[in-house]
Amino acid sequence: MDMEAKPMGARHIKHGRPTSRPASARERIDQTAYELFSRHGIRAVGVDTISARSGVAKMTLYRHYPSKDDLALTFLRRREELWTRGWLRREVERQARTPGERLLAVFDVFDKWFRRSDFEGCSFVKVLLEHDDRGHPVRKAAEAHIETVRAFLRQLAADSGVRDVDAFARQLQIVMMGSIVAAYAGDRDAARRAKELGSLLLARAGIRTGKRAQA
Amino acid sequence: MDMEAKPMGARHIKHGRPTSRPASARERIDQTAYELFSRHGIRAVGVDTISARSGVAKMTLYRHYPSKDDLALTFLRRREELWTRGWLRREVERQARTPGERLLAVFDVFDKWFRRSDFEGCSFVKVLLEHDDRGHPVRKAAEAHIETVRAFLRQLAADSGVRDVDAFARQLQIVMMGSIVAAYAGDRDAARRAKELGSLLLARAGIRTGKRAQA
DNA sequence: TCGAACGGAGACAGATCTGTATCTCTCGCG
DNA sequence: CGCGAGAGATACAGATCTGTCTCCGTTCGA
Repeated sequence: MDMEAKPMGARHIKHGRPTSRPASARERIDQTAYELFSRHGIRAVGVDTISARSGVAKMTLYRHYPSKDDLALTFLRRREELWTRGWLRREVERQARTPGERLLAVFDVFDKWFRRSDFEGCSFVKVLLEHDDRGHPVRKAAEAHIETVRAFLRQLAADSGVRDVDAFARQLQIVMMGSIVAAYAGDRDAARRAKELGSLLLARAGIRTGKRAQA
Repeated sequence: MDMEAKPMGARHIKHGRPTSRPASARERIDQTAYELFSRHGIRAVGVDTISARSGVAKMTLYRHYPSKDDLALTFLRRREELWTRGWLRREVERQARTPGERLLAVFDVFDKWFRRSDFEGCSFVKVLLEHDDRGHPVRKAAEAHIETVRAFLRQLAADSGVRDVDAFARQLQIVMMGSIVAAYAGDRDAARRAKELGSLLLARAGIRTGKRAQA
């Protein structure tokens, strides 16, 4: 797959002030694992590749993480922190004020995501689908992170005065996940189509978006 | 993963008439590959496992298929024949008469599917997500098969008098794929929730289902 | 009855995978 | 100064992966 070599370590600051420290081995591992796992999935990326790309010796890696699965779990936690909390949630809350508007703003944020040239799909869904064993801790973690996203939707739904909050959130998440797969399959306009579905859902629940329920 | 051994060949009819022939090596390969690939994905199943489970020697397998990718392509074709054509399409057309009813019947069929104890998700989506290289023939084949499912939806939509047939089919497919992922993540009622979304979509398009647009 | 085609069995090559063991260097800190 | 912790480099074990090679048995039609 041509992703060995090119270590990202070894960039010790030669002189200058320590504005950015050399980055500890653990940080370099986490960062590299995040990049490779989110782009290629977990099964497709070997520990050797992570070691080579991060510039961290394999033994050092195994001193920090007892197994690749542990590294995968850490990756999923990082994904939740960077993607769910630091990006999706933040962007949605930045772009819209009322809970109703925010429920639809999800798809505007998705639209920008889908059009990125480095769009790599949803890691939670990817990891979920690549583990068929229902009891595997990595799969259960992926399910838990999907549930965390849904909790965010539930909160917005509750603030909007929706009756059955859980059912509403689950339906909106079906549309979200479906649009991600559609975008991955090549439909660049998947977010726009999904937003229409979201509008129908909001209209039926009687939520005011303040924007004159557009198509 | 504990799936070696137990060959399914070697069941030559001892006496009796040739009501069912010994099953050629190629058929046994295809059948076994179908079972294992659809349950576990392509990456997770090795050629050795297929050889052992089918009772076909590995060399015989490679005489029929020059590479594992070719076997994967054949698997996807078989999946389209058995799943898309022989199951989804057949069941939908059996359960409902008018095109409008059939568009919704998709989710009744999905409901039975999701509740099966051996529900293994959608192979097309699984295979799509496990290949990050957009140019890989297996990934492109998976996309093509997803497109075939959408063609079926387009046909039903056209027969229902929908205005923008392609947009409608794409939106319905977003709901379908989203519900499959939700079911895979543990939501047993994903099909019922998806059917409500479908109803909203049909109602907006002005399609009569004859069944008094239920929730 | 002979021979070609099909297919089974098993070893093998070479790559890659997870995980371990060993040796060395460097750096911070008492 | 000296020491111990952290980390790099490297080789290795053992499993598994795709794909190849050789030998042999069976079957079936000319």
